[in-house]
Amino acid sequence: MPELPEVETVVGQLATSLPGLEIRGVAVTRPDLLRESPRRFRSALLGARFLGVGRRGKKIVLSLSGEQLLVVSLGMTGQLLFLPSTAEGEAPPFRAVSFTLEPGAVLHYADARRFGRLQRFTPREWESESARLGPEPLDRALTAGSFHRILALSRSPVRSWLLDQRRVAGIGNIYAAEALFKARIHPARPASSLTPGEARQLLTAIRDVLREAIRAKGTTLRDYRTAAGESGGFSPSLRVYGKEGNPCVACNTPVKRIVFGNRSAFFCPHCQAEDQ
DNA sequence: AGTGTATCCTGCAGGC
DNA sequence: TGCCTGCAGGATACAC
Repeated sequence: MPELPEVETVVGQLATSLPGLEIRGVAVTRPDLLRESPRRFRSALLGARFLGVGRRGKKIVLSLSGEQLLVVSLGMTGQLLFLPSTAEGEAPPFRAVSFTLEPGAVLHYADARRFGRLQRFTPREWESESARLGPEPLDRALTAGSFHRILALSRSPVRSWLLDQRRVAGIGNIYAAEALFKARIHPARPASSLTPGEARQLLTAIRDVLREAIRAKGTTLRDYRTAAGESGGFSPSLRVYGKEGNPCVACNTPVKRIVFGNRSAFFCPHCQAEDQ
C-alpha cells in the first residue's frame, strides 16, 4: 500500500500530534513485527519522548529522546493510527503494537499481513541504513542530469529499476505505473536505454504524480489509512494501475497488464511504445 | 549483473 | 451457498 505519498501523509499528520508526547505503555501482540525481543523493545521505549517525525523513502522515522529512532515500515497492509485522548476510539483490527501516550492518547500499529517492521536504531546505525537507499525523488538535489546518469548504470527494465529502493527511494508499483504512463515510457524498456530527454520527462512525471497523490492523501486500494484513519483520495486519478482492459484515457487503446519481476505492470501499448 | 522463483502472511473478489 | 484459485501497496534470499 504504502508508497511515498501514503507515508508522507501519515508523517505529516503524526508530526502535528506526536512530538512532546511520552511513551507510557508498550503492548506487543505480534512480536514477529520486531527485530528484537518484545521485552527489550518495551524497556528501551518506555519513558521515551517523541521529538520529531520524518520520512525516508517509504519508511516512517520517529525520533525519540535517549538518542534513539523508531523506524516503521508499513509493508503492504501496515497502518500507523493516532488516537487522541479526546477520541474514545476502539483499537483497530490486526493490532500488532500499541503505544500508550501521555494524556491517554494511543498510537496503534496494525498490520493484517504483517509484512511491516518496527525497528529501533541509534542515530549512527540509522545513518548507515539510510545511506543504502537511493535519492529522494522530490529532493531538488536530484537533477535530470543525475537521474539520467544513474539510470544509465543499469540495464534492468525501468519499472523494476524504479521499484528498487537502492536506486531511488519511495516509489512502488502504483506510482511507477502512473509515472511511466505520464512520461509515455514502456515499463520494460532497459533503464539505460532512456535518452536524457526521456529521463527528464520521467523525473518530472514522477514528481507530478507523487505531489498530486500527496495532495489527495494517497491511494487507498483496500487497507491504507492515514494516521487519522481516513482513506486516501487518489484512486479516481489512477490512469493505468489496475486498469487492465480499460480504454486508455488518452487514446482508447485497451490498457495492458504484463508480469515481470513478479509484479503486474500496467501500461498503454500505444502511448507507451516498446521501441524509440 | 539481471531475472525468475519462492517466501513471509492474510483477506477478498471472482469463477464455477 | 461454498469452495478454490489468483491476486494484492513490499522486500529479501536463492539458483541460474
